[in-house]
Amino acid sequence: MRLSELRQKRIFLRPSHMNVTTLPTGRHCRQVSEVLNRVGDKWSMQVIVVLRDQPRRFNDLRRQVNGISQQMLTRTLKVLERDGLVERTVRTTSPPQVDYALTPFGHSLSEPVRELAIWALANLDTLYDNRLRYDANNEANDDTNQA
Amino acid sequence: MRLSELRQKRIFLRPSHMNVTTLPTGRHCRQVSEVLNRVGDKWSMQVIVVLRDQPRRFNDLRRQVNGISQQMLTRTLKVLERDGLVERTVRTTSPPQVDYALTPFGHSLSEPVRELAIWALANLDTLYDNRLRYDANNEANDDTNQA
DNA sequence: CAGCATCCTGACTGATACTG
DNA sequence: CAGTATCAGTCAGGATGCTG
Repeated sequence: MRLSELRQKRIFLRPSHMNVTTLPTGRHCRQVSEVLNRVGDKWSMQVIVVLRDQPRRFNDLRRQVNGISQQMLTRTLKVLERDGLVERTVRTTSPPQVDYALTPFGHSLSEPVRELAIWALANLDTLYDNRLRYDANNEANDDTNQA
Repeated sequence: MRLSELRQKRIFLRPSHMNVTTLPTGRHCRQVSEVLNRVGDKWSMQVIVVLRDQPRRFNDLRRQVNGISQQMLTRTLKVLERDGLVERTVRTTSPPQVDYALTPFGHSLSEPVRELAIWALANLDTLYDNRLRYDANNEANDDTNQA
């Protein structure tokens, strides 16, 4: 187990029926950061997105999520299951068979993630351009500094 | 420098003028993951949110972002600046003074992040409840297994 | 097929000391 | 004030081998 300790066992944050009309600031950020760290890791998002289409078995899932190791898929799925985002169904057939599917809770998360995904697809090239420009300027400055 | 290598110097992904009507799948995930990893680290989000209110100076910013070390604030700001999300303005006064502000690009990112933030605030308690229930079941199973 | 246990590398992060 | 440099600890993640 572990994986980021899997902690926060006893932590209850403020109730959800609060006003959320503006972008949260201050201590709210920690809660948002929590979710971002949760879904922002290397694999969770991809697993969620793949499962959004349809339930899948373990190795099927593994083939869909390109580059994931067997261990990390196991870990990721376990955490997602712990958080109630993914449901695990074991069929006791001759070769054991396990199905993974998004829960309604998981689907609800996939919506705001979708918003971010749209931003990403629309602006990632701009972001890379910015990096190139920044690096170009930096190298130029380095050159002039060395000259 | 470095910080996740600060690489991807030569990477050009597919153009942004693609159809984005459904939740992206497959290889698109990598791009989304890229953004999530970008904004999903421990501090970037909080810095963006704090700067969303108003521009701030270095130590002012540091006081707003609770718990961040001076080094990590420096690093985070540098990466955000590199990505064109934050603008750095140096005033050559007697004690040097540096202002940080969100660029329009940064503001555009803060919108989808806001969607996720709203989800987080509304559902984080559910998520923790799910964890508690999962852990409770697990411990119960452990007990029965040991008995 | 599905999953656990172990070892190992590297990235993130903090703490501390030092510079212009 | 606004950083840079260095040391050190923790942890995500990959690779491999083994179980039921």
